[in-house]
Amino acid sequence: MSFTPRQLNTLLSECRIADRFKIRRMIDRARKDEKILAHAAEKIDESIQWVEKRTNRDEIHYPDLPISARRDEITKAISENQVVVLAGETGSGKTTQLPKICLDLGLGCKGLIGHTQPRRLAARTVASRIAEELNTTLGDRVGYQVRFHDQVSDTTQVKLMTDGILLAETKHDRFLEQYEVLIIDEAHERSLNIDFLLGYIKRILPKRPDLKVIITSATIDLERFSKHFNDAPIIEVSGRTYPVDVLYRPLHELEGEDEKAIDMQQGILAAVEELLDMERKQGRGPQGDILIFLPGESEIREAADLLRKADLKSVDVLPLYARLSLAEQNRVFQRGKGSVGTRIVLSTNVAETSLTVPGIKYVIDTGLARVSRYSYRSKVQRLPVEAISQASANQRSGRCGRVSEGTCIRLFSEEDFFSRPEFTDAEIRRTNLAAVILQMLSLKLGDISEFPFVDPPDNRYINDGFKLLQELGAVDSKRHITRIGWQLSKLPIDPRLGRMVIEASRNNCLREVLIIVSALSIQDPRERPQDKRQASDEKHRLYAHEESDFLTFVNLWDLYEEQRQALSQNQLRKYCLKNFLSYMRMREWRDTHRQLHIICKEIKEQDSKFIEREEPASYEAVHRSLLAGLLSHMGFKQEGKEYLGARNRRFFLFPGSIVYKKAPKWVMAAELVETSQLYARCIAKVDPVWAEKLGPHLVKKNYSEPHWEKKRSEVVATEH
DNA sequence: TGGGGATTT
Repeated sequence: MSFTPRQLNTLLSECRIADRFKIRRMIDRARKDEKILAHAAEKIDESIQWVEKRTNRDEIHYPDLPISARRDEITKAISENQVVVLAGETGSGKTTQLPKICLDLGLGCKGLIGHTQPRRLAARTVASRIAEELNTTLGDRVGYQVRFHDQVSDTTQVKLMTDGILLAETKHDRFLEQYEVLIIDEAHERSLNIDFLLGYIKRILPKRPDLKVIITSATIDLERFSKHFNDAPIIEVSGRTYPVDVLYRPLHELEGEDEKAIDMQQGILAAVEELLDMERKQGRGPQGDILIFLPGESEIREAADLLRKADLKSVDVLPLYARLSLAEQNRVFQRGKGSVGTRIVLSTNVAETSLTVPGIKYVIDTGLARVSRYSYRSKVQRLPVEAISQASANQRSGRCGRVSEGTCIRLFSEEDFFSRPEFTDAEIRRTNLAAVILQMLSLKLGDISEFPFVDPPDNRYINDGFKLLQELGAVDSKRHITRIGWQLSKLPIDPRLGRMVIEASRNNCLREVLIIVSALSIQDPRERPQDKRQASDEKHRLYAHEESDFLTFVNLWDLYEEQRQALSQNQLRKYCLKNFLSYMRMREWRDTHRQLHIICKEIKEQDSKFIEREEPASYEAVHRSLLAGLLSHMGFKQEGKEYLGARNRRFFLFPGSIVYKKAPKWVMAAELVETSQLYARCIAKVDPVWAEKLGPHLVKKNYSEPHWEKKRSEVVATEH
């Protein structure tokens, strides 16, 4: 049998999307060579079989959810438009039912239905819920991929993943041809990943007319998404929620002429009493639990003390924040057998997005949150306590309307509420952009100021990001990516950390630095429960290094490896418990380390200077390598506890560090974050000469590089 | 003497 190129080309539309380009090129190049055309025909046949194998005609059932009633309308919008914006609050069923609606449309055969979530846990749980509703096992028709876990097979039609995974895939699948549909969920969270993806997708749409995109969001700033995608239609689905009564109880009360201020803590207590009173008057007994939003750990602790001391009958006070151990967090999610009264959960922003506290009937909102903001002027990351946006306050109050009618007390006035910004600033507007810029350079996305971001970052932030990349040697003075830059872009870690790895390969201390860098890119595995601070500190001191928080990580790693090889998994868990270590985070540390190790081997194959040796390295070799990523985080001791750093920054050592007591003359820090003061966290004693040795190729070229004048023995920052 | 929350080829 022989085929004409034209016959073959018409068959292409039946093929798997990811195969089409390759086969089309084969046909074009074949001209009339029958052998090649026959080969192309074979490939087409294989591809069509792949599609048919996935075509499933099982009837899909929809549970009774608000979105199910709107199925026809949604189906129509998806078939008629390339991009659809779907808004719906929690309980609308959008996350679980949308992929099923796509399947019903016959999508998911010629390519995957890709569905992104901001968090790994969500990707996994959503995947198993959809698999269950489709009566299939996880990894078959419905799969998921998150960092370290891949449960996707040849038969997978719906793939749940974190948005970070999809972003990473753009590196080897430029036009995301694996996918027939992309669902970007929780777009309103506007994380760096989501904003980058929304820009990237907008760019590839003209080249992928067969791709369907659905942006889903809470009912927040919908027109913005619609406008970004050429006025894509918006469909709003109601959530299954109950009305929430919002009461304003400002801390500043006007009494005649005088303004009387109440302390936030007293305001919280008064609000709790008001809610409990209300229940008592209704005489129906406890109706549900109270969730209180506060900005941080210290405020939570203070409020917890106050509420426990107050004479409240049968209440259970439970703090909730991310640094809490799993056991402590579980108290919030599992109601103990003996508990009968009202639970009062005191929480940071974790409960606004990442976690759902069950059984909440009342919310008390201080209207405050700690927000990370990077200042391009002082080149410092800050964590100020700020008034939250209207959208954020509404998200918080929405947390009490999920089981029945709820009541939310806001500890600020209605006037205050309406004077606040409508939406929370997107992360891209308040963060250092070095990592984003490096990714864009390695993807060859062209001029960053031309990239179609939903919220384009300020030019000053872009310039500042380039400056850091220059300091790291990742770009040259013309802003072109260097060899180091290419290597950094392969490492899934912060560019500063990546720079340490590259330097370490040249200083023969990759073993130590890989351990350190993987520790720095996860959450600290050491636990410090509030009621066992002394006990945990004692255990943590066992492997502490007196001059370096970094080498403390290496000591812990070595100690743990010994235990891990000697003990069973169960014994290892007990070991963690006894030594105040988080078993999960220790595993995360090892997984990260393994991943980085594999990538280093790949880099080594292309770079003969990249050396890996197993002998223990010296203090100097390790810290010189770390310093390559932390040049602007050095400091020289001043009077008292103060240090002078680059750009005349004055900072203090974080008191939790072992190095704090020694207070060495010269230090470097993994992080400088301004809270009540500018604190250096994760620190080590260094010799300033190391920076000079490292410096020559960096120091002179750079804008604000600190250099060290020995005679004056002080840090001088230069600006050209 | 003290710091919100996520994520990655």
